[in-house]
Amino acid sequence: MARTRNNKMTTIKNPEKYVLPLNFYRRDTISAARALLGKILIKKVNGKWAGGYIVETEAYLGSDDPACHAAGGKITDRNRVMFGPPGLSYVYFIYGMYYCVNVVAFNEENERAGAVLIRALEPVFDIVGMKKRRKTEALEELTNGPGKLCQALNITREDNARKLDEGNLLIIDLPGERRPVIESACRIGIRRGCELPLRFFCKDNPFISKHKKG
DNA sequence: GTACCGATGTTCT
DNA sequence: GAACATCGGTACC
Repeated sequence: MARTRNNKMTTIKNPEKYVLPLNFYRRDTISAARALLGKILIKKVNGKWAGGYIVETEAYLGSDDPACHAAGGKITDRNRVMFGPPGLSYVYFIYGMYYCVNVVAFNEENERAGAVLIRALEPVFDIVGMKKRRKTEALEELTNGPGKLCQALNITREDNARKLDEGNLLIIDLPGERRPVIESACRIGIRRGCELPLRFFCKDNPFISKHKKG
């Protein structure tokens, strides 16, 4: 079975009840990147919860990772949240028109500054709204890329540095979900730090991002 | 299917 | 200036 989804819910009433505690993210970044697969990212947009299952992530390891925005350990206005406590969102603007959303992970002594990039979702909640915001009717094109899923969920710079266990942007874990089979490969779209397999995704899931090489 | 290419604004050198 | 954790389009095989 390729898909992560294991129930027939299309709306969700009290997601706060199922949020992952911020302690969940207090682990090394690779472990967090793997553990987030099969969890659900949602945002409340126009009164409705939109989102779906996380099916692809990438680990950015912090100060020692040349591809990480925290490389070198220098704190800037953009990367500041990565040096704070785990469980907060890190949203940045890229290529002049897109946003990408990360989750800040393990952060020993505020030095390592790791984060997990959410690269793709399996769309489940508020499909109608996501189609409208993405300007397409194709289900498989709604959230199969980091820029696309932010557009579908209306994630912008206003969602930066938010705690993911409260508010309008949440990561939840519904009871009774099966554990996905995880595969790994090299990260996408970066020039430095391509050696290690730090991209993780659900095996055979049809909503993985498109890319040239893996 | 693969291969470029332009859009567009912020960040960094 | 150049690079950028992207995407949608066009051209061609």
